[in-house]
Amino acid sequence: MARTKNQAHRREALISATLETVGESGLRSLSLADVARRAGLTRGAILYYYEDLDALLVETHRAGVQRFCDSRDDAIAGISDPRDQLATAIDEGLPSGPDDALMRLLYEFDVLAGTSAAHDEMVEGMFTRQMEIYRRVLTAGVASGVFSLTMPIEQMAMNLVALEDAYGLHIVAGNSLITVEAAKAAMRAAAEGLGAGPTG
Amino acid sequence: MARTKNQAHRREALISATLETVGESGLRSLSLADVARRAGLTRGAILYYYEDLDALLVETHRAGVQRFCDSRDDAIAGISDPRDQLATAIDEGLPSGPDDALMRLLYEFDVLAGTSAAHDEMVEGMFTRQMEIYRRVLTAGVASGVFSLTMPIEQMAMNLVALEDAYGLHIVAGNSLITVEAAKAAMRAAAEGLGAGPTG
Amino acid sequence: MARTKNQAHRREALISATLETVGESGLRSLSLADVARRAGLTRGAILYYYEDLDALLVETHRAGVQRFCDSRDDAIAGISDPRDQLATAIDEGLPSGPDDALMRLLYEFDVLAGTSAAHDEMVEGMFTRQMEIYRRVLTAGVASGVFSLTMPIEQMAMNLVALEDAYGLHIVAGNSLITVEAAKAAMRAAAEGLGAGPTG
Amino acid sequence: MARTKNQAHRREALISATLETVGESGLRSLSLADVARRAGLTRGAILYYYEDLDALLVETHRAGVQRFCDSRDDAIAGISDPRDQLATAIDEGLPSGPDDALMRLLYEFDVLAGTSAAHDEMVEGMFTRQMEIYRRVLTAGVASGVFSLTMPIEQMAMNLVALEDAYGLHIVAGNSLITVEAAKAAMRAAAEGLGAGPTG
DNA sequence: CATGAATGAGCTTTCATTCAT
DNA sequence: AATGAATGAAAGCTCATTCAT
Repeated sequence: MARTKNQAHRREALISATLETVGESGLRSLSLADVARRAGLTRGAILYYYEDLDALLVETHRAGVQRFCDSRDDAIAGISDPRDQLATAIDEGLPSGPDDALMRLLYEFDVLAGTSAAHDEMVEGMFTRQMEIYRRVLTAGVASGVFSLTMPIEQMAMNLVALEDAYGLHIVAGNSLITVEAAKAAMRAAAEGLGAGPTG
Repeated sequence: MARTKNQAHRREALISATLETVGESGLRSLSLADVARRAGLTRGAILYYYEDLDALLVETHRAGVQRFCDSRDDAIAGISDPRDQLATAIDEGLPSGPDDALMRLLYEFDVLAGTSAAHDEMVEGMFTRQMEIYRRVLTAGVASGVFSLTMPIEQMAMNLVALEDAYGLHIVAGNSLITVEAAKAAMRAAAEGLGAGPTG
Repeated sequence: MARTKNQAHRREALISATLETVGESGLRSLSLADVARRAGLTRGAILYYYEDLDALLVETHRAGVQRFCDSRDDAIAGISDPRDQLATAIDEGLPSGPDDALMRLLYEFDVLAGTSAAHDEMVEGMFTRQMEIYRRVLTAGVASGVFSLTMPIEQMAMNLVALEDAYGLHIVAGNSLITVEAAKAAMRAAAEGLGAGPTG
Repeated sequence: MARTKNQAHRREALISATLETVGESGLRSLSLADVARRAGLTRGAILYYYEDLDALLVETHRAGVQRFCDSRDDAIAGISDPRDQLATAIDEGLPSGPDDALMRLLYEFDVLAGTSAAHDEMVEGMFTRQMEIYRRVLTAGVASGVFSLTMPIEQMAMNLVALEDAYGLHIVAGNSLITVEAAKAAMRAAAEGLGAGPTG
């Protein structure tokens, strides 16, 4: 039991180290040595816990998606008005800034995908969870009559996810022409314009 | 003069080779050797023309942006109705499919780009040109009265660029949950819903 | 005593695991981890019982030689006619086929020898036991008058061992030009031609 | 041309270095670094000339077989009497001693060879050339009436190759119970006893 | 203008080994 | 008696880069 706990602990620590490292130097140049250094271990030790650098990356991504989506789910769960839910979903779905390590990992990972079936699955897993959130909020809003969408819920959800992804990516990539605030405002305006806002 | 011409010729050939290579195997694993092989030259020869693999990549990106944006400009230039212009802008702004080498390079580059100032500049350069296109079309539509937007032109353009980027990325990354057609439809629905469509 | 018994038991199990592993993947790539996996133990546990991977290998070889030679001794012990004894010695001395794990270990080991005095000793130990068998059979045949050799018994035995070794090696190495049957036939023909066969 | 010559020269040098290294420390522990050190180059340089450590090994084996078999062919070509040819074939077919680097490589390679098709082919290639030599000599002897074999030429040749292989292996492996001289004597005795010797 | 040769840093991965528990 | 944790050396290999020609 103590063993298992330690294992889990170490694995978490490694995931954190990976996250931090990617946040700092990017996914492309990520190396075992980098992660090891930050975790205060040797390369060998990492490979004791993970079969592969890839395996570590996959777990880190999984953990990242979970952390990202769960925290948003939680944030929304405490809100009753769909309009407030939507505002929160938008706010929580964007990176906090160019240094948001978690979001950076998530987005860089997505782009690097296509290399393997496992990767594709992961990317689609994240997409699916993003869709779910908006779908749920929109459905609630339509049901309660506060939203009257100009397009099917599914399409609307997809558009919101797309906006979220693009703005998230630009922010994380350091595009200085897009600020977090501007992105949020644009998403809110879009949502409202498409019928998911305070109805007259 | 002959020298210069040959130089230019070779450089173009190298850019083409780079583009093709990235289209085939992705940016992440791009190596001098790959490009050299495809160009029928040696690694050394590439470094004769370009300081660096990075330099070649930068030029290739520049050329890619130009090709992408110019061709869209051209497509729109021949159209008079802003509504048709917008439809064309949307259609031309998305990859033709997962194998669209040009778009793949553009998007992978944006995300993977090192964090050098030069890279940032390039990414922003592409963003600026994308903005310009939508800004121009929207401005024309508003001026002629066929569009009545629910938000400022600038914000609207940004949202369209964002949708374009996200869908483009998903398509290029091989996300099987998003088809080119679905992306186009979603973008058109969004544009229309936000006031950039056939006005009643 | 119970301890000792368990020890012996475990050691035998490890030897068996080693034998099986070598039979499957060859000696060259043998690793502690492979053996441990097959034995259902950890690497550490093996090193508890054996100083070294090498030590385990040595014991496995010793056990292999014993098993190989003892079984041949037994087979011959039940036969009275030296001609039949010789035929049996030949038959039992060759691998059953390319997948004969025991013989594979024995031969691969021999080739890898020369690394240490211990190795040399082992190889010679096997050679000595092979010699003994043929020497005994030949001596009996000469004594009883059924063999009339064209050369000294010692030289004849050595030649038979050599033939056995070479054919065994070729078979185990997967040489498709030599079948087990062809090898047996050739050895029998040689024995006979050299005077160790049915005398006219 | 100069280029090509240099290439060939370097490759030969690398093969020699490989041969020497194997002769000294065995095939099992052969590493790029060892060969590089002996050749006075870096590991990278070797990989410039050979795709792979394996590729270098394959070429070295090929060169070794050629050198071994060609020199024996040459030795025999100058002899007219089949009995002398056979004696020479036997003498030339055995290692000069435990330190015969070429023979050591050849034999270790045969046994240790991975189980790839390429390896199998090589091993069989050597076997085939060994067979040819004895087949040719025996055929000549039978034709001229100086040999009257007790078995088919093919079987006889195979037996001689087997003896050669086994004695070669034992010598190279450092088996102190078998000397080069004893091996030669035993092979000659066997050949003679089987009808390939001075006929009465 | 371009090549062929060679380097050397860096990478992932394998593995025997050590050691506290 | 045996494990789990961690190390560290060494391996093969990739690759951008340098340089004489």
